[in-house]
Amino acid sequence: MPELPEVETIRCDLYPRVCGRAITAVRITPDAVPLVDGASPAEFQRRLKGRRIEGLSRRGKYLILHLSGGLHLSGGLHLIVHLRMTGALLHRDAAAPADRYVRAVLSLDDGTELRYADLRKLGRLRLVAHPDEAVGRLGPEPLDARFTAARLRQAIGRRRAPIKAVLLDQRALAGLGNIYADEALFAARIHPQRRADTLSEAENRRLHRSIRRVLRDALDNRGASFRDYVDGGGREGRHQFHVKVFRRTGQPCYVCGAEIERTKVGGRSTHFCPRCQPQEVANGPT
DNA sequence: CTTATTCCCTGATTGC
DNA sequence: TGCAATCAGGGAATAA
Repeated sequence: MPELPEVETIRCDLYPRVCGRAITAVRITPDAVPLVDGASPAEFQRRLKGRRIEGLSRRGKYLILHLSGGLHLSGGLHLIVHLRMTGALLHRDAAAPADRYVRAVLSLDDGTELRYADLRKLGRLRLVAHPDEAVGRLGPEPLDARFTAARLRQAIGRRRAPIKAVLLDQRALAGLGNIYADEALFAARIHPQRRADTLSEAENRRLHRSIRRVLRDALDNRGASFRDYVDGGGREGRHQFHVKVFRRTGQPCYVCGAEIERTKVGGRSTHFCPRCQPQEVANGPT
């Protein structure tokens, strides 16, 4: 499940390989129709062919390919890719062995290709004139220098939902998914069910630091491959070996030895340490 | 504005 | 051992 660290790893892999390349051909398999948002596959192909990839950026969990106008193509265009659960964007030689579940292929002018693979077909490919059409409503980037503890407090606002639900809300904060929401709350020693608007100033600061630390560490490990995630070269990440609570139900907490528990918050499976992340706020000043 | 629920999709896992 | 039901979860859509 690609979240911010996974998508950023893919972006770093692909950036030097695809920037400057022109798209010479586009192929979309018939079963990929629902993946192509807002345009027919034929229209999608026609609008992409001949464009040059001028840049590759990331916003939250979205990858953005910045495309040029070709010789007789006018106006900027952006290909927005969201991998959702099982999407992958693979850069391969055109002659490389087939990958499973490939739904779309962009052939490039150096004999390589970008393959979009997606087992469950939950991902989305979308062409827009301005990236904000797709990512304009996203909250702040947690690894941006401008993301301070005050900005986190602002993102939480007066929301009364469980803090984990707010962390998963991309309009509050961009890029966290189920893995890193659980990991950040554990690192901050905050129960996932805590009502978001009741966090103390100290808890808010801990959560801010924890979110950034957890995402940084995951990025250093090239993302977490629990099931389907692979990077831009088809390789797995290593961060699944470093998580503290995610999918560790029944195993001992590395900090206190208590059994990691699993519940549901906002319809998502949620993992936490009942001793390190107590439901009740401790009495007294901290 | 808020929060909760359903749906999409298919391979892996669980239950009987 | 087999087969059906359930689970996984990001985000859009919908309901309240």
